[in-house]
Amino acid sequence: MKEKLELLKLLADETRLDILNLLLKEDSYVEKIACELSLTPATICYHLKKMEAAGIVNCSRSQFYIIYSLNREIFEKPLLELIKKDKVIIDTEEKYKKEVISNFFKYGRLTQIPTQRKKREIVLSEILKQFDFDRMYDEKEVNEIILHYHDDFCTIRREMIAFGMMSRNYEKYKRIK
Amino acid sequence: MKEKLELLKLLADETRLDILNLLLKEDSYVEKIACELSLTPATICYHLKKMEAAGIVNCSRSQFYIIYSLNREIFEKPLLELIKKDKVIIDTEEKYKKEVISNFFKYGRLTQIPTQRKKREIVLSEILKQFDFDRMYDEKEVNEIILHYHDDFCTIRREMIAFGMMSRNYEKYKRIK
DNA sequence: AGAGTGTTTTGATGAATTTCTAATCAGTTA
DNA sequence: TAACTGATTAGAAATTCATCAAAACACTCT
Repeated sequence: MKEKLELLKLLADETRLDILNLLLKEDSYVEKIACELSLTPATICYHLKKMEAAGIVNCSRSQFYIIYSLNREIFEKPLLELIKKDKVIIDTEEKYKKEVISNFFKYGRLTQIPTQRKKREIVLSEILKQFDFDRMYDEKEVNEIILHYHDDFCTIRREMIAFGMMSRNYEKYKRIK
Repeated sequence: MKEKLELLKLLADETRLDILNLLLKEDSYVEKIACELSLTPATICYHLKKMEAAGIVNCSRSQFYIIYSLNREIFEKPLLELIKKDKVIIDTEEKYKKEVISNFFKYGRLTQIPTQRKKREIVLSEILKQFDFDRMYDEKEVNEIILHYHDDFCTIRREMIAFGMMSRNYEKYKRIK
């Protein structure tokens, strides 16, 4: 993954693109490229070394010169492959939660309160994140926050208490899980 | 051409790649993305606006939110297409010169002195570039510079004078064209 | 070994860019 | 219209990175 970002960074520079375009036509060497691009050999060397380390170009000595050539395979991939993150292995529990959340929320709103207890707990936990641990809320506040996600704040508020996520004392609510 | 470089620059940033990967899964909006990536909305907005200007993403309002979505076509092209410079139309004379030079030089050395007068002139002009206008060279210096390109420096030196590229006065040489 | 060439490294400089905080803007809904 | 919420902009701090000059290095050929 990290390499993909590195590759993109290397390609996102005008000078390096110029160099690659020269190498696209024919293999070449530091001084020649420097001359053609009106830059110093030190600069060209700097770029070529970077690209070599990333496997974009290869080099080999020939007489006085060190001839650089393109590693053309790299450029055949479609762009999508370069931006797509490799899947990370998440443990299945975590994955299931994400799945449920993604199914029941749309544009940040809860589309429906799940009937299955397990799923309901996941969805409620998600809303619960909006509450801080170390303060008290009065009912009006609780309702307003929940309203952000769903119109039926009564059911959700009640269920949160049923699941032991919230406690209620003297009309005041507090997050406890 | 400029746009290709811009596109690559935009893709070469970790945060933007993260954003794109989220959008790859589903359309989203500033606050949600900010939350998922643990960055401020200002930062996400900054990136999305940049990408929108480049046509990578589109946006439209929906209720409270401004929903951003991917412009997926962009990512289907192979990478090569992004790095390759569009051909510039060079006038044919210029093109012919490049052709001749590329034919007669190999690794910066002149492989053979062209017999055709026209081609010889082009090749000599190329070597001539190594001489400054505003200074005198003694013969030894001239020979050394030419030797860089070809062993028969005598012929080349003589021809340069014949073509009116160099002048000789009292054993001193000077570039005049 | 030593002269001559092309290549690479080092250190400094300056430009570009990401990120944040704070303030402002722009829709939505009561 | 007023109050709310999310989006955007402005300004500042910090980082990254390309470039060059000069010195050091590596190879070739006498």
